[in-house]
Amino acid sequence: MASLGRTTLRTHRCGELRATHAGERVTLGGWVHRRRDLGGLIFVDLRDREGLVQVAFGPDAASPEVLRLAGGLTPETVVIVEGEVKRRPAGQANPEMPTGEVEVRAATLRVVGPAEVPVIPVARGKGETMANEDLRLRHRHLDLRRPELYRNLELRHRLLQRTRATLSAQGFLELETPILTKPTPEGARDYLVPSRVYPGEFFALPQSPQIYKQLLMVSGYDRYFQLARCFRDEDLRADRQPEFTQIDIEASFIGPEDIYAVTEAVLVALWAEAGEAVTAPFPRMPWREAMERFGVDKPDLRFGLELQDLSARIGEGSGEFLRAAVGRGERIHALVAPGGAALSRKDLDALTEDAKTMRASGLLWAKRGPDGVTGPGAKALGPLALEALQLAEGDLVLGVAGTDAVALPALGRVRLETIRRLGLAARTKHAFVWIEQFPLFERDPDTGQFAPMHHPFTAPHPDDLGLLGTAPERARSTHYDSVYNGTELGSGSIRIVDPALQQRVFDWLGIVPAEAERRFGFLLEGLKAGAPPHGGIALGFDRIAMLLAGVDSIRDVIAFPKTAQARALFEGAPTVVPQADLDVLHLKVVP
RNA sequence: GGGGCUGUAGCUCAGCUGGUUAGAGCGCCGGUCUGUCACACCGGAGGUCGCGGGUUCGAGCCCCGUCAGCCCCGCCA
Repeated sequence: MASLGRTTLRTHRCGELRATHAGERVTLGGWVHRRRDLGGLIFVDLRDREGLVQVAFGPDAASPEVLRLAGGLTPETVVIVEGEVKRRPAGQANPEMPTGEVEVRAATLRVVGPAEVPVIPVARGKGETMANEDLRLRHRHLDLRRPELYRNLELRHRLLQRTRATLSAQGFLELETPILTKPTPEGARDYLVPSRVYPGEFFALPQSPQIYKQLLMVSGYDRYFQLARCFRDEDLRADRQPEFTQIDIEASFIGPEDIYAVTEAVLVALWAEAGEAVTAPFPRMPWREAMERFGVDKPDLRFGLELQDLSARIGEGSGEFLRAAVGRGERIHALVAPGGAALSRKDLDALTEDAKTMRASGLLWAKRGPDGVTGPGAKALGPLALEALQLAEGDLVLGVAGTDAVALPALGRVRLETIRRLGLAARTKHAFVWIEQFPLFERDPDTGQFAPMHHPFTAPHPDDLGLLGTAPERARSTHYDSVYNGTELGSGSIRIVDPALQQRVFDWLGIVPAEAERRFGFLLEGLKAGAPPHGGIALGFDRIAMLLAGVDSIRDVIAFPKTAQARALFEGAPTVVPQADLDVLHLKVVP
């Protein structure tokens, strides 16, 4: 069978050769990964995107001229080699290489792409560390030659194709929406693009195709998806880039269950593509429950260590400050870490710092040892609370007092750090969960102003429509999140289609009709034109690729990523531009 | 916007309490070597200690500022 890698200049890719190719004459093109020069015999590991193969240069097959040339090959030089695939001599196979049973006995050698000595190494031996990431990003053309990145980006490709195939098979249309769009001054900061034709006017790059996809529903394209590039000018994290790809889905005449089913089909397919068998449907959990039990809206259900409310057990014999907190209406939450008594004072100090970065006033802790419960938290919690915890010997209890808005997330963070520090084993490998019934609004802690928890087009929960007039802060929404192993994969909702309801929501958000018209007029007009019930979801594709590639940084699944400060080190962007270019755009830079 | 960590040879790092000529491994250059696969062995070259200022008899080390990278909080409808 002809190789998929066959071209006019080569017959195979390096990494595809196997024992079945023995006896074939092949021509390979690749990069010199490493050279081992034994004098009379020279081995070159030749690399391409498929992998490595050992090329042997010896006097039996190669001329003295070829041997001399091979002896001078430097790393990362591109060569074209022609020779015979042979099984390696007995005992010389390399079981660590997929191509390790064979080697190519080179007859001819042509240097087609000489290379300077690379500033960062591409080939890396066992136990050798990589260059620092800033150097790897600056010389990304070299870093991208690493087998790990070939593997990651090939996986990314397959995930993209699998997404398309899965959604197409369910009748979804892949429709593209504009990259040059209208600025939307709420939400994330926009990347702006100045208009040359209209002085002083700007496009924005889309934060997401949200409004466009809703308009497609209005227009009857009842199943839409897009592998959408999105842009947000916000500060970054290990799993956030200023430009990213989301699997954007929207459908009409649906309820949440329909979106769950489609999403589950996509995720099951993507996990299968990565060799992981997972099953749908995924469990559901109300947002309130996730916060109460795990202290986050994206709980990692692979582990226990659930939060407990000890407030009712604070009283006689408890510390004064805890009793005062309860008296103020605050709550005391705690979690028990089995075997957590093994944590050192240093670990506990670090956990306390974690709680404090989440704005908790401190972290209570106590250990149950052979001689009873010890530690500063023991006295503070008091006998009733300790009794309720039912500590076994070796257990650690960690507690935080405060308002739910502070104490729950703080203890949630402590929970994850405790799991990490104890190296606790996961109960399951894959823990998907849908989080639903989010609050419709959240209050800005400073101004008291309502803000949408998701976005202003999220429909209220049908059971809570009555609350909109009486207690909007208690109203739940149709917003749902897809969560996997403590990571948010994506979020979505059923959208508001009733213009009057939409205006009521805007009212609560402090958006007057004129402002709504200015910002979202084209959507509101659409809703008045006959809008079907619709909703959808957006899944963070890069994050999914990161998880399935088993890497810790989103930058490892993106060919040309930006740094945490939103710079492109490889291209050197952003950059200053000549004044003449600014003049054309009617721009002046104010220092 | 805030906090933490990092920056010394091409790469990864060490460099003690501020003290003479800043080290190691890998890589690179030269040499030996026919079964290596992080080849081995012999020899050699290679430094703006991120940058700027300060303290000091003396700074890689201390102080201030600044730049860059990573991580976190805020932020990310």
